[in-house]
Amino acid sequence: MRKRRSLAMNLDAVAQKAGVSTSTVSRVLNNLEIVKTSTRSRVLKAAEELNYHPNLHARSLARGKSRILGIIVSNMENPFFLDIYRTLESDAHGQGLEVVVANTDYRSEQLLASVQLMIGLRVAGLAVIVSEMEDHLIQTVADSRIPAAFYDVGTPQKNITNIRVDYRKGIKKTVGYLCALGHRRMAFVGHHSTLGPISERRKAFLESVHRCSPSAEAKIFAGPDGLDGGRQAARELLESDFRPTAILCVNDFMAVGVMRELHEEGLQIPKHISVTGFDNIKLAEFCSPPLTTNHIPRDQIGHTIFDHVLGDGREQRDTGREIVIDPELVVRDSTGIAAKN
Amino acid sequence: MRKRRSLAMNLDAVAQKAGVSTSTVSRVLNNLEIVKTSTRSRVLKAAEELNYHPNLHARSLARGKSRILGIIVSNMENPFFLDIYRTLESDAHGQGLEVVVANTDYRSEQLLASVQLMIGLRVAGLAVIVSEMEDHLIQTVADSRIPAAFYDVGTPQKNITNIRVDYRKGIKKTVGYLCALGHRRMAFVGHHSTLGPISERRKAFLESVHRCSPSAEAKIFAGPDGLDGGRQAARELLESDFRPTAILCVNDFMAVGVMRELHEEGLQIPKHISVTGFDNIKLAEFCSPPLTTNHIPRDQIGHTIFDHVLGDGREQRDTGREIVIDPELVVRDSTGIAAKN
DNA sequence: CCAATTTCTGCAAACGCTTGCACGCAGAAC
DNA sequence: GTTCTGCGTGCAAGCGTTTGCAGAAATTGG
Repeated sequence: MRKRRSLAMNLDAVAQKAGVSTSTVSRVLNNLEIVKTSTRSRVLKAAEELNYHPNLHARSLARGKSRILGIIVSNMENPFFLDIYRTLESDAHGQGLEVVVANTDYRSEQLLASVQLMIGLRVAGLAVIVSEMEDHLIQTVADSRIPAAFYDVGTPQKNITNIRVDYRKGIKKTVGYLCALGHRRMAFVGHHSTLGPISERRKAFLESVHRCSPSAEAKIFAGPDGLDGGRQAARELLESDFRPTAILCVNDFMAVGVMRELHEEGLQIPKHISVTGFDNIKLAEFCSPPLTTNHIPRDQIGHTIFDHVLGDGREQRDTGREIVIDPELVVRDSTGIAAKN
Repeated sequence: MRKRRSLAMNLDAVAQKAGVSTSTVSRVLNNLEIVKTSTRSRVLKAAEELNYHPNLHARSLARGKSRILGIIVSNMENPFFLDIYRTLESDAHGQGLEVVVANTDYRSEQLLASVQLMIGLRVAGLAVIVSEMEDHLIQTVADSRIPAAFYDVGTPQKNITNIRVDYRKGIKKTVGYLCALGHRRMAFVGHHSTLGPISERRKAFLESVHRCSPSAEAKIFAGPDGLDGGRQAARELLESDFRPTAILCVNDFMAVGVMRELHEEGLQIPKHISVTGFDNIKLAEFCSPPLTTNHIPRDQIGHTIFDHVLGDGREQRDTGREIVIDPELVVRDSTGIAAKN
């Protein structure tokens, strides 16, 4: 005896109990039609009685593939990512696929571990929803030959499908809207991973403000992603000598944190200062005041990713390299006419 | 040739390239010390060059167990559950375990599928964070012999470890606090799965209100869990003829929804009406007004579960059956003196 | 230089499942 | 009563690892 097995819950046990061979049991459990009805029910009964659950590892190994969709997310706490995750999950379940998620918390070591995990699991498809990823890791995924799609990965890469949001367009629109309301001093609040050296968003913001009026002022602040991060960035802003009449936030989650801090400092929104966000998460309707924001269709993103990885769009996987999604401005009560100086 | 393999990325390939046997490669990859340094580096180099990633299914199969913590959650959207999940995840990673999550969305068919998945994966341990679970499913988990812990599963069961919060105590305290502020008409807002026939919370609420004053009035409302559900319950309340001066919500997430609806109907909090929640999620500090709530230590819950499943507390797994956690009232700005009629 | 250790490596079985192939056996056709 | 179908089942190989055991190689002591 090489090893003590805790419970002998395997095909063999069921086969013996039902008086058939393992092949037959396997066929019954996989709904192959070739099995006689009487044998079939006998097997089913035996499996039931033995409380048998097929070993998914063995199954994947034998089949040479798994029925698992892998999802890597940078920040599950942010409802934006959570929504994408949930869409993916529901699509996957719709196709009878299981889902394995890994959370990276924006930590690159966790990202690496997550990628290894997914490859090790030989997932049938992989969705990567992290804001930033080193090129060599992207390459690792590509080399693994696992059908994959990325959301908004920093630099566009040769061989991969990348879904991204045109933040530039959204920022332009938002700044334009604020400009029309008379705002001439605006701040941008980002989180750390939106601030890489090549940050398109930062540039778009500065350009847009300048286009509003050459004399308009712009400044950029940042904190970690999340409610606290937003609050922290707002505090920095308040402690600086910059007094904007409007603040653009890189996402709604941070915007809520920003609004809280402003509120506690006695600033009224939008009377004293306007605030906008991105994403249009559920919370944007529920905070006070409801947030003016840029709607980004998470469900569309999720469906698109799924389609390119495991769905019907699979065939064009190798052709469609980059899919761009446009945000749409949703005006609520957190923005108004610029306060006079 | 029986089957076309996409990529021959297995131990054999590495072994051949390094000119050793698969056993040696295995030993290197598992950091067994018996390997000579020179061979070791040769193997490592080969693995690197071939872009090799061990097949986790094969590994689990051979080892007869996996290094995976399974987590089943009813509603990832609710920050309360999310926090527990994150604590578990971080504990697991701390021990080099991977994590697989399944979301049930309060749907029992999903719960069943999730349980099957976890058993099929032969997870090393299982945490079940769903508010309600049928007895036979609990039994299935118990029969699987997988170390498991449940959070607040409806009926206490013979053979399992159950961590639960003493909502009764929290509700008593909250009602007492409101009573002292002069409230005599209170509503309770729950979600559907807190309303089973044996609902301890509902009873605790009614009793507590009665204890406050025999003539005090109490009524119960409900919606689905979540922001929208809270709003929906609040709308029902507003459309009824019941005019409470305070509303206790079963969790903060719903409370935020409730507050939003009240606000839009022109009711001021806490001037016209007081609102309380449970959980003390991050958002409770960030909403307007900040929410008076009952703190429930998610991290403690998470750590406790992990400990009982896979951590050091493992030894007592079969002894400690029920662990009770007390909530603690946190007073913020959403509660005040009862409005006079 | 040989024997006795000790260190390192390879062989092969096992993990639990899937699946191509072949075979048994019933009924149909002749 | 043969031969021919073809359905239903079993055999056994293979999926990619781990690991006990035994044997090879290196080291040591005498």
